Amino acid sequence: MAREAGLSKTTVSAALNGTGRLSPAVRERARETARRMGYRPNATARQLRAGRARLIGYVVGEFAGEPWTYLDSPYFARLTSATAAAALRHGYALVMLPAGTLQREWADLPLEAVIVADPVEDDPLVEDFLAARIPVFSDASVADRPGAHWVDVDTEAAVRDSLDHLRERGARRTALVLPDSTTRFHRQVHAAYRAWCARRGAEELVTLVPAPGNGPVVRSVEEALGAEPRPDGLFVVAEASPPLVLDAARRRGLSVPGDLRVVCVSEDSSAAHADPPVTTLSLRPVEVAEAGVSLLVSALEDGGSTPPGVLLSARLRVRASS
Amino acid sequence: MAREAGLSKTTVSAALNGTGRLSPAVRERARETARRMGYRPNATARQLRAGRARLIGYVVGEFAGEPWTYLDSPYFARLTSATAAAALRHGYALVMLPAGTLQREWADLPLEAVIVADPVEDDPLVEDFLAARIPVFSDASVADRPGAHWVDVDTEAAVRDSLDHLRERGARRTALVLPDSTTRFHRQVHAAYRAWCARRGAEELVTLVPAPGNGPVVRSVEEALGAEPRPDGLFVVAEASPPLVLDAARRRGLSVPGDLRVVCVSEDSSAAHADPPVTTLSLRPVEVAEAGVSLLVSALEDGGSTPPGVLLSARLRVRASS
DNA sequence: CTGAAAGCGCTAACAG
DNA sequence: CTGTTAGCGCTTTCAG
Repeated sequence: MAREAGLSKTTVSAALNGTGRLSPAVRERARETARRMGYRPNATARQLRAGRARLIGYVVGEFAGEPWTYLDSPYFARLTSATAAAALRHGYALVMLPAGTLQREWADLPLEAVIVADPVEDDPLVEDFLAARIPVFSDASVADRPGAHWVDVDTEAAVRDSLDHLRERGARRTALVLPDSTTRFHRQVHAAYRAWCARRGAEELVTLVPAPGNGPVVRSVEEALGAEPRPDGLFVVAEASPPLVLDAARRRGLSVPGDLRVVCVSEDSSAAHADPPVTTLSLRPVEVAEAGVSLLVSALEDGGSTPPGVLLSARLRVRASS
Repeated sequence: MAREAGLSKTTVSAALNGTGRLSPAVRERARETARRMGYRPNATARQLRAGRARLIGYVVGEFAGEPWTYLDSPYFARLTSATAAAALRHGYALVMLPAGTLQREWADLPLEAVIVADPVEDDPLVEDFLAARIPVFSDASVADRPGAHWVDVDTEAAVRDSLDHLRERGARRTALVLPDSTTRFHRQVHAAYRAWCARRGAEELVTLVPAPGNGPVVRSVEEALGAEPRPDGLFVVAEASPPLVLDAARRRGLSVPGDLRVVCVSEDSSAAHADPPVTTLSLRPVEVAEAGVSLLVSALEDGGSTPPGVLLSARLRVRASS
């Protein structure tokens, strides 16, 4: 198209990129010709020239192999779209790598970094990326690994606040419903719950949910509420639809918040519209996404002076269920 | 690293790609050196050479400007991850383009095609992509546009089946709760409902939901159920948590399915666990995703003989609420 | 102010 | 069986 416009490649490039010092007339001629011919610069060639592709991988690692969680989780849905939006604002595009993605499936992508949401313990994906010298951004379980950065919420404090809150509202026996997973967050919740119980001299009432999804979680909630003597507080950390948690309590003959105070870890907006509205602990996916992308951009572009990680606070949104 | 191995670039390339006819010894030496040095071929250079990047854009267009819907919608969450997984199986990677993405944000990406989920009427994004000669895969609203392919569900049949089902179960006055949007699907539902009512001589009872999200939908449901005489059938096409729809009926003093038969268009797994379980009409996001990716791959790789579009059936999952 | 030439890292012809 | 060479489409010195 340079030929078509009667100019050289150089001049056209300068005209289209707004660089160099060209006469307005020439610049306009190049632009006009480009428009007329529907010319668009080849993105791959520009990337090669620039030495960077501005592409970031995005993996959800939790329950790797089971696509379930991600599909049904408002947390991951929000995290994903907030990450994509934040990345794009910084000039990076996000490529989706479903859990279970193999090395040969991403090896052909010019990834500058990869975000691994909620890796499992010693996640092989994280190892693979680090071995390929691709910087990894994940949660605090990767702290101290060279090439890895992290963003995390202060789980310890969040659990303590939630349990203290339930206690203030009169709960003396708070049951915990937790996924049976090796995600750092879940392990930390378990540890923090036990520590809190020890400190308060409270009995530990833990029900592990064997699989993700509303069905298993609801069954586990019912199981937890069947303990004798009855729990009068319920802390549901496994993602489930809050109205269904209330239904389970109702089936057990417990009124909320009279007999049972309920807090759910959830981003599900149905919590606010349930009857009664359900108190939630938000893991703040949008803030996590934005902090993660900021960290990533500064590590990739500014270089060395970037902190290795960022710690955010979870947020307890108190509603009528407690 | 060719020098390091004492070989030429060509030989190394052939060794690593398994092409050419090299002695096993040489091949192994190249591989070993690559491993030792942590060498990985530059993906961008390969893409440039190959003339294709195997990257596909993915946009959600509904309620462009309002990120809400996508965040809270199990339909889009499933569609998104199923699309990403299907694409990867075919060797393509999906890059996320949030609704509202500007031309200059995707112009630098070497996209071979773009998937636009649920575009609004005359979606400007679709126009931009077609103008840039990037093939568009979307719903049937783009049919007949050159360069555009589509996958859609048979809305007409789905609405008819749902309304017939409600009628069989005894509903004589079925109210429709529909988002106030210009998505093709929503317009078609509206038209099909009116046609059905005309055919059956039934009164049209339509409530338009002004905004996405559980709150507005639940309010609209309550409004719909407040009509006199009371509806005895409810068809909720706006995405909402099914248990919340039941709550709304309960607040209106209606028992389900005794006084009111309920069908929700939803992918939310909480429907199956609600009390009573809620009949849903599934738009089959996973099947749509897979059909769309198959179509895309065959259009991109096989060339001309690809059909312009694919029509799938929705699926009614009958449960106790009707 | 504009054009020719080099080179980003790779692979596919083609010579040796 | 292996190595040299050209070129993918672009940007950027550097001469003219």
